[in-house]
Amino acid sequence: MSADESVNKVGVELRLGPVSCLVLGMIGLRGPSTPYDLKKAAERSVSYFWPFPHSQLYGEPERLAKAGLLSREDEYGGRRRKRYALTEAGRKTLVTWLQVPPDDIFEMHDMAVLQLFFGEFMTEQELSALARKQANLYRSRLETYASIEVANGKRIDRTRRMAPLRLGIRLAEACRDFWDEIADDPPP
Amino acid sequence: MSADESVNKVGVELRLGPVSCLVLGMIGLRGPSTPYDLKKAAERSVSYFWPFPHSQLYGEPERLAKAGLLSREDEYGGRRRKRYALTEAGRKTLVTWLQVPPDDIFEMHDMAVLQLFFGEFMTEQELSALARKQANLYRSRLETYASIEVANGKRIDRTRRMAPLRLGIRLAEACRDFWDEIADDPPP
DNA sequence: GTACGCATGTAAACGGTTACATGATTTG
DNA sequence: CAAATCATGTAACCGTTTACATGCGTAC
Repeated sequence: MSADESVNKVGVELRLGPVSCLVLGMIGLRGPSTPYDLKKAAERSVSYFWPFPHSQLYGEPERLAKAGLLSREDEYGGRRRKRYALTEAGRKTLVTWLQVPPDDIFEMHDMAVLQLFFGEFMTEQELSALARKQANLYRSRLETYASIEVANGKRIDRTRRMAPLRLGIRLAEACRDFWDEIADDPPP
Repeated sequence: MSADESVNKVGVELRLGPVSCLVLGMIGLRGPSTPYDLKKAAERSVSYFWPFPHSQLYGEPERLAKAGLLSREDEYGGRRRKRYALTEAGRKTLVTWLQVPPDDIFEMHDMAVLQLFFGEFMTEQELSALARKQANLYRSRLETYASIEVANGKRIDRTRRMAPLRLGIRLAEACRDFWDEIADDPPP
């Protein structure tokens, strides 16, 4: 198996992991943002194929600021939030990162599939129950996707930011169908 | 977001995570096994939707043995390996775990998709390169899947252990097609 | 018999998750 | 103005990954 290409280094000793890229990218798209802005934005978009807990979105910007990739502006009074913006170095780092395509593809890490793999220890009823539940979870996920699509309007459907959603839909449909088939006709 | 249902507790203070289940399940399927057996078995099957590093397969059996879910038999001379077998408690724990279907569905955690999401910072060439590379990675993954299928013979295709592979194939095909489309016709 | 690779194992370091904690704003 | 909820943040914990380390089998 190959080394993890999802992690790049920049300058002297700075790890750039998924969270770093999310933060740089989000600020790039949205302009100057507070951690809470990032949290909200991520929840509305990226989180449907990759949910990041909010705690990461508070720590990471500070790290990137110390490395000179973000600038920070503090608000006085009220919530006293910190607003981060891309520096020139930050933008450079972002586009450079985007120039290196990853060497690997996704891994499912799916508990339900693991259970199915060990399905020989399950009764037919248990297997069907598992399959129906999964299929329904995918159905509600698909509803969520649909509402995101309409919220963004069909017109801008073909944008790059929306492409991951279209992939998510196809995969969720495939999973829904798969589990439906298992539920209808459990393998021996 | 709901609590992580992939982790169950049994008895007093024993975490049952994905690795525990893999170990219990694999030993259930194969009979008494050494950690190396588990490693090899996992590589040939489960690893294509969930790769576990071998170091986990050495530590975990010992934990489970201490908890009484596995029995251990040491080999003298030669490699002096440790062979673990399911105890009655272990088998019970396994089937009990399998009776609780997970509450959540898979998350992609896919770097390439994250890059696509931030594709506004990429040139059309970079985007196409990313897409072609991903599509090819999925193609070779599909070849691997195909060889697994023939290795197991078409006859036992419809078994439960093989079902995850069929899902993997569908998903990989969906991803391959998706990236092919992006490569052929990059969104603006 | 020696060199190479396979098999086996351990543990430090890293990153992510969980849980807690608290001040700010809104609502009734 | 009290209560509830939103917004913000911190840090310990826990599992995974990475890296190292070394003994055994085998091929030449």
